[in-house]
Amino acid sequence: MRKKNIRKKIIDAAVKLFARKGFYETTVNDITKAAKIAKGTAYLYFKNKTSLYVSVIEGHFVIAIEYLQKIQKEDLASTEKLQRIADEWMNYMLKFRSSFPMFSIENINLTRRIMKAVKPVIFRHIEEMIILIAQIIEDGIKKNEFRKVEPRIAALHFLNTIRTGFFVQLFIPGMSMDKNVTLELFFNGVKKRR
Amino acid sequence: MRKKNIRKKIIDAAVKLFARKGFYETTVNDITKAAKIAKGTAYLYFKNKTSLYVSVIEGHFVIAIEYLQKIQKEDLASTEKLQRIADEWMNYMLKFRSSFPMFSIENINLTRRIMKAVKPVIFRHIEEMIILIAQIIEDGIKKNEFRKVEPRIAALHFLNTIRTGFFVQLFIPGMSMDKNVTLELFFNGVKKRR
Amino acid sequence: MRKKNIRKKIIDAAVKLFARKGFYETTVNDITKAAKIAKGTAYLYFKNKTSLYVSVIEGHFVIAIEYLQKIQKEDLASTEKLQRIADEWMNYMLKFRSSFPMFSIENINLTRRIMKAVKPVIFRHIEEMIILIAQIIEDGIKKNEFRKVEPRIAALHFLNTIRTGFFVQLFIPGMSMDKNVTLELFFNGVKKRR
Amino acid sequence: MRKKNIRKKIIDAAVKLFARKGFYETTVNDITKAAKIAKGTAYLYFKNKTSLYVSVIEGHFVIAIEYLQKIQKEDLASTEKLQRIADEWMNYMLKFRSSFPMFSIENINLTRRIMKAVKPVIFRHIEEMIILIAQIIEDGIKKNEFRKVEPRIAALHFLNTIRTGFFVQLFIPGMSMDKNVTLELFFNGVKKRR
DNA sequence: CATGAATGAGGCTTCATTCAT
DNA sequence: TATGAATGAAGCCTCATTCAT
Repeated sequence: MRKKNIRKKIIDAAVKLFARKGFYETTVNDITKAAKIAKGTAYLYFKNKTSLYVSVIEGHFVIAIEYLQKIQKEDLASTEKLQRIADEWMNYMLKFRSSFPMFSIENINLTRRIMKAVKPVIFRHIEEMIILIAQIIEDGIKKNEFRKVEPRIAALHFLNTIRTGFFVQLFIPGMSMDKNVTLELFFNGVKKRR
Repeated sequence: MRKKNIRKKIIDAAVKLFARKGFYETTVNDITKAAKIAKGTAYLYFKNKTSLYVSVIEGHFVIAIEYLQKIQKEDLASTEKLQRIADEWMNYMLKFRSSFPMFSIENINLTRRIMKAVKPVIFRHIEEMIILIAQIIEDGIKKNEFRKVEPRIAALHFLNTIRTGFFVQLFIPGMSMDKNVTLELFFNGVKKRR
Repeated sequence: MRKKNIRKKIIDAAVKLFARKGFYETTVNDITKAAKIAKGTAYLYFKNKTSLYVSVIEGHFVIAIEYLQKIQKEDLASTEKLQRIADEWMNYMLKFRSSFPMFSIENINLTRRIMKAVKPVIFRHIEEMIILIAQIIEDGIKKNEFRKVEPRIAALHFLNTIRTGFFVQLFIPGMSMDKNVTLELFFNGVKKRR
Repeated sequence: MRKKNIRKKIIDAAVKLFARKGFYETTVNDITKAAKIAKGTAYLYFKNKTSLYVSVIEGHFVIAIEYLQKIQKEDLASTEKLQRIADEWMNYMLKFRSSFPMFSIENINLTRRIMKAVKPVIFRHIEEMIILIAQIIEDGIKKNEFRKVEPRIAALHFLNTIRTGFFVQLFIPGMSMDKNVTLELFFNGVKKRR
């Protein structure tokens, strides 16, 4: 119990700091201070800074994937499912503001040393996510909701669309951060139907 | 003459290294060694590591925007224009491999300290890009090629779509890296037309 | 306990090195090696090299001023007081040999960057010293020991006289380093009495 | 002629900068820029930064000693001679403000590396100065102007007294910077004559 | 002679990690 | 287990000096 608690305290502090300042500018000191524990204690729960980072990232994915699985089981139209997923994640991103690279993969850019540890974990999860979303899309195709698109590519495209919605507020500030506007583009494309 | 050459050598080395290892894990030493110059020399051309980074990023944007402007002037359908832009940039990204954050904005994640220097420069350029693409889209709307979408949001969505195309090869390796597949999703969406 | 000890070890090493080699040629590395601690440890106790320097200087002033205050309280003729102060400080200077700029103000010469940190501290202490010595002199005037001189100027003159005594051994080596000879000049001047 | 000119330009620039910022914080770049010559040029006239510094210091001493010799020859009372010397040097110091360590010897503190080059030069000159002033004082003793003091110690004391006059303005700002007040202390001491 | 671009040694400082308590 | 003082590797940057033009 105790153990769980401290581990959680560390993760919670790390989430916020990594989100705000990124991996490199967040020091272990920052994290342990925010978690109100001693510096060395972090090393009782995590092998090193990188593995703590991986845990943090992984946490996000776990939550995301759990949500995906939950939605998956519900009895909804595929469009509705994707709509809900987008809603949920957009809100989540806003909560962990400052572009926390959750669905974003930009961590790829992190650097080799870190990536060696992060990549396998992240990749596995992203693939999981892609598969789950691809299933929803495939479902939608079967049910005649969607056109015959390549499900996995559409899934990736969906993930990036959520991202777009997030950046809208950054670069088009006037625009009310309406997720639906972006999502609508995902569903209907820009081309005129003839 | 000399001067121009060395500046270019530094930028060229920096582009590759920053792309491969990111800002933090690329050392000035790495860069100058790759550029085959002395460490101090870099500081004759750039105030510090950050400003070198900004220059590198900016260079990409300048090239990108120049291409945009060139395409803009040509006498082509908007769809065709976007198609060409996507082609060009996808190839460019492949050349500078490993997800160099060109159109990607992920630099936002860099961290505050760096961002203070990078943000103003990047933001200006991203806005320029959005405006130029939004014009193409607006054009397409007028010419009845596109639906009545919000041009700037669609522009951002377009940029992210290119990114998607790029990630396809990372996460869906079997998939022939056919840009058109992803782009087609951008144009036509996933929904069935009724 | 630990903490106090290391701080002292650092200061002690720094005193010797700064005295011998001055601020610029003493490296933090030198100091930590002399103190037999790791380089980084110094930064747990001092914000940076300059603040360590300030602490060292300040330490000397604190000792000097404490001595002044102690003498001040004693029941002695002003001449005797000044005599003792001169004795004490001369010995102290000899102990910290090589012209450590203790009473000397030469630090003024240090340079702007450093001085920004050192000046406020040093100035305050020098002023304190001048005031304390000026009081002794004023006392001496009241008690008819001294002529009616401007006490603060005489105080400064006194401080410089001690310095002179110190330099005697450097430039007039034959001369037995008799503090009294110089001090006698301070008391009686060079002019013949008529 | 040309050569002389450039050498002079360098020295002139160096004097000002060394006086203001000290040896370490004055860069060769600073000096050559102030002298409006190329960086490398300085090395055609001076072996290195240290030897330039020595030349600058030496320049001051040469001027000082020339003045001493000139005064020496004049037909004046010793008191008057010392008075004039003090006047001249005080003005000189004010001109080269910020406590340029001219008569001051504080350079002793400079550091070993530098001192190896500076010491012999400085010492020789300081000794010259002491001898010349000691002669004046000896003269004064013979002519019954001065008491029977040790001339060389009095000479050193005299040099330090000038310094005192200079610091008066730094630490006792209200005090009109009257050199005579301090000098009077040198002549008459502080003790009451009985 | 003069230039100033280039060099690279070396300094200060940060910070992930360890370890004695 | 928990602590946090101590470590020391490694990074950024400056600047005296050199050398090709």
